[in-house]
Amino acid sequence: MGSDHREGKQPRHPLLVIFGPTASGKTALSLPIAQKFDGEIVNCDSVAMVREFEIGTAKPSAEERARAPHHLFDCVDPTEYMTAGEYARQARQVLGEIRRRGHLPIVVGGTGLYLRALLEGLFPGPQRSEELRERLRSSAATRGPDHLHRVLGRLDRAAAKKVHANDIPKLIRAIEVCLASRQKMSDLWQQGRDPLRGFRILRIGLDPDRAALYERINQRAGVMFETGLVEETRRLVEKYGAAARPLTSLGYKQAVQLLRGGLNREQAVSSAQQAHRNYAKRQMTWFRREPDVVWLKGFGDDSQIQAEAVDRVATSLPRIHADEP
RNA sequence: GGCCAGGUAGCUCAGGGGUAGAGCGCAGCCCUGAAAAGGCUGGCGUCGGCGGUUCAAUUCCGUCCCUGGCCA
Repeated sequence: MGSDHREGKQPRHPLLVIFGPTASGKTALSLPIAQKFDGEIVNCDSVAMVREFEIGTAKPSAEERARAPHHLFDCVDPTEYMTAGEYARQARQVLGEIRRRGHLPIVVGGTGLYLRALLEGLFPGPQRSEELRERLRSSAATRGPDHLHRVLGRLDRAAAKKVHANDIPKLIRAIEVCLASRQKMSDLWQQGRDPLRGFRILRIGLDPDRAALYERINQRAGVMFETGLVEETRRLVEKYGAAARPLTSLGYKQAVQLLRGGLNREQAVSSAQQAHRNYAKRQMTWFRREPDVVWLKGFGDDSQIQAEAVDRVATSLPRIHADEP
């Protein structure tokens, strides 16, 4: 009976993943599916994990969360930070628990790196070191823009070829990996990733018309300002100051600029809208590379799209469940 | 009506006798523990219209139109 489970001892459990650009209706799509298939939602939006960041993150409301169990929302303190590796660990644990309950895990979100870390894993690298990063950042500031790239070239020539000299965050990470592990990052890459095992994954991607999406983003970003984003930001600034890192994220960044007087309200709103649009575009570039995606060309709150999605899940579930005892 | 400053890429503007650039937008792409971050690539567009000077004008001259400011 278990003869075809040669890879793992556990039968493979279904896993639904819903992604798409910001404002494409991921939440709206996830709820009816969760209700129909005994699903539990697992968040994959980096900033939605942070407590007290509410209006700018478009987290599901209390009523929405009442419709199905939700996980990995509000699990990070505003002054802490999440990382892709930490996310993958936590999410995998949650996935295991949902499987034990016999429910359908539904990963929902738009943070491409976290999703990849969860599904495909990361290379076995060291965690980050704030002190080292601070040193690298300041030496980059004083010694010029090419400095970090030269440093990486000395530590790991192959890695330096893959990271552009202007891409400071990636240069810093690569140098950090080399120094902390005393190995070349390119060698660590050779060791491969640690992909998620034991699940059969169904990926549903939302791909709404670009112009309509931008329209919706503009609208939603405007509403965030109308419904208290600036006030929420003011409270966060007073309580945490710069220690709350997500204050630099979409919408919050512009609200901070407004509070400091660098932008007037109209400028802040349009700057936030712009930032959201740019982000949505980058998200789509990322998601297009995902393998085996069922693409739905519309918004997740569209009832036709929902019906289509339910249909796709329903038809793949029997096959998915075939492995179960 | 007069004077002045302008009319150059979707937007904001730089430039200048040999048919033109930047930033942003837009589009495509990259991404291995800050990722709602960061980075890469892509620019022929009647250089406001019409005349003139010139081997050659978007660049000089004239004229007209439009915009802004000042003066009547």
